[in-house]
Amino acid sequence: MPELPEVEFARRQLDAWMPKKKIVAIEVFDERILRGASVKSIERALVGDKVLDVARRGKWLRITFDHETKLFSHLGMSGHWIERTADAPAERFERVRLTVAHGRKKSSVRYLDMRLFGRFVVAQEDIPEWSALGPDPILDGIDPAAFAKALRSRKRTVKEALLDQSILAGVGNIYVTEALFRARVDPRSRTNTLTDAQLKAIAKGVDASLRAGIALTAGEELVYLSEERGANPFEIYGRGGKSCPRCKKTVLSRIVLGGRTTVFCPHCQHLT
DNA sequence: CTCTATGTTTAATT
DNA sequence: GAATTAAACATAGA
Repeated sequence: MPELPEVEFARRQLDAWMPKKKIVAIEVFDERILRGASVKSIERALVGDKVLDVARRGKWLRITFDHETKLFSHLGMSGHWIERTADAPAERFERVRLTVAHGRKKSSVRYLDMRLFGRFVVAQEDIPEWSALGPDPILDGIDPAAFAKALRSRKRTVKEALLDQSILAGVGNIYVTEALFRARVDPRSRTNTLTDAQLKAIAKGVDASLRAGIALTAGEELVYLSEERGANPFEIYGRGGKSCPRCKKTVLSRIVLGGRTTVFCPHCQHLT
């Protein structure tokens, strides 16, 4: 599920389900999600506390409680949140359940994660993983000067740089593919060779592809990554070997960059 | 059996 | 130090 648009979708869900409610129970069905922290410590920190708000930065979620406690949630590759009645049967891949109450009314907010790459951290302060994030393109926008400086400081491929969460927070493999297609920049281009016009186009492409992703997820359950997914809604992600939707005549290339499958149009996207 | 998958961290190598 | 690459985590589906 989770790049910035999908995590934003999760944030909106949690924001509808949790604020002003009190945590009355926490169940952890697979402790590996805690990465060594104990269930007891988390119970002690959160049970009885009231949810104040739910924030997102990049791909991280942060639920803030009264008494200054914070619960951080990263969805990894397959994490997502659902709401059920308090007594509904356990779901497949359910890893954590927060039972919340508003007066006498109870409900459960559940974290599901097939692959268990996600994680939970409870802390009193913002954790380093959260604080080290670069600007969030939707929350902060992309400052041209800072973006140019961050990219040109090293000479990785532009694809790898955009996947670096300290440069921009929230972009992952789907949206970097989409953004570079929109910007007409070859993902193999080195960051130190990009022109000002290309940097501007990349920033615009990131913003546009993320906003398109958020629009896709708005209101409805995600269709494209759920079990009964519909048609691929992306311009070129997942379309390697098919013809380019822009120039029509070129076959989209599929290579590996930074360990990730990368699709691009060798005709429309220029290598610098 | 093989290969792939929205992410991140860590080790090894150059 | 930086850059690069591979492996690791865990599980399913094609």
